[in-house]
Amino acid sequence: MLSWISSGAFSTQQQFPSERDLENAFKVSRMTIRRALSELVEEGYLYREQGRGSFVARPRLEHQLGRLTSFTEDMKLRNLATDSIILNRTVVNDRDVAKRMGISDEDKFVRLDRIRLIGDQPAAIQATFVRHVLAPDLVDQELVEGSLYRTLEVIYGLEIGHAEQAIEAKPADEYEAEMLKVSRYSPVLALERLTFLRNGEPVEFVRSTFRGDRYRFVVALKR
Amino acid sequence: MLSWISSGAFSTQQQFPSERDLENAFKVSRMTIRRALSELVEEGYLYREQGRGSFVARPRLEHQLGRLTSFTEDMKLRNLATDSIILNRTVVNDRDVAKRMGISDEDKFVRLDRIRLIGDQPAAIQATFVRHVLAPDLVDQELVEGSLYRTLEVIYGLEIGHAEQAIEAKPADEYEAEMLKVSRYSPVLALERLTFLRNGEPVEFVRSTFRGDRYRFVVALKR
DNA sequence: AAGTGGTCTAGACCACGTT
DNA sequence: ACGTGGTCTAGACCACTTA
Repeated sequence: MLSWISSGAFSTQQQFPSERDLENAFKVSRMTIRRALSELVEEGYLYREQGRGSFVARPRLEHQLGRLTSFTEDMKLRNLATDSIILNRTVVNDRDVAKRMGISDEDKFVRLDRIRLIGDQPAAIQATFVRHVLAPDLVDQELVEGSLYRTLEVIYGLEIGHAEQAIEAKPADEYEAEMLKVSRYSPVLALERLTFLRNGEPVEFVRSTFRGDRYRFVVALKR
Repeated sequence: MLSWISSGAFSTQQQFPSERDLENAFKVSRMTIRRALSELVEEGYLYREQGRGSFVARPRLEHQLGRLTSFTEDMKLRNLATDSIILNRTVVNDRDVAKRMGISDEDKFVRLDRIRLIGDQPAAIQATFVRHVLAPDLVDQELVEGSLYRTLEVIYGLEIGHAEQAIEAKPADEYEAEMLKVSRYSPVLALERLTFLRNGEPVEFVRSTFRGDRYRFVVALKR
């Protein structure tokens, strides 16, 4: 509603109209103005100082703040051509993954093994485990826009909420070396991600291995 | 104000009192209730569905959502004893770093070289560049609680806003190998972080190298 | 139809910075 | 003293879900 003002011509470096001014200018109540301004602050376009006023922040970030994106979406953001080879789709049990999710050993997963390409070079291998109850026929489902997340959202109506992600550096093992076409022991990024629905239920666990020289993780943080 | 309700005894798995109920129960207006609820949603304790109600989410996260913490603060969170050896404090020019910050080549930095210990083992080496104009006598300033961020906040009144952080895996070079006591070419995490004040001005640039086997990055993301 | 969350209004008082 | 953002009130109407 108000976002236009800042995105557009207003990009000076300094003072922004006061809330009372905007209230008059836009003929809406002050609470509404404040909600809109809060969003702009949240997105990093403005900052406010009590008693002084609101100011336009210096423009920022190639990346959104602590935002969860899939590999596909991430690459699209950076305008990199991406492709993905599906090695396997199976329904499996996995005690390890079940434990990580805090669910029963009996629960099945749809396991998806993929190689991720940037351009036509392998950049990562990924093993994804989606809870079978939540996406029953995922094994033979075409992926929406090639993206698992989009598929979960569009086909299964699952609302993805948040994730916890851990990253570490380790030497490539034999399998990884072969798949990524790097020499053994060369540094790779090992990523584990546990994804939850909006209600806090776990949906997905991903184990990925990225080539150290082809991929870097960028993340925005706020204090 | 309201946070007690959820943090405390209310931790069932389901329905939360409606906004109208809470309004009566707490004798505050609905807008106030809604603001409080929004915070709880933001923090991941609740989720809401229009037309259905508010619900208690399954508890989450060892880590805060996309939060910026320093090494010291981070380790304190995880209850790990940490120490830090300061190798060097100098005032320098650095074209590279200046460029990354988008400021003039002429601007000086306070450069701080440190080795970070977990327990008594080296876990990382860090070179930190703080803009000299913003923290003039930082070179001979005692660090508040051993933390640079706390020092910037408390001594210099700088309000840290956000950061962009990139992580990649690479083989240790000769210097890193020696300092971290690992063999050459063993995998390490290279981290670069650019930190900004609330108004968007850059303050700090950090280049860190972490031992791959001693440190893993955990981050929470939301969709 | 009734109950839920989502949005908005038109005021009020407070805390803080600047003058 | 004045202008700023921060918080709150007591209502209203809308969109959506469930029965």
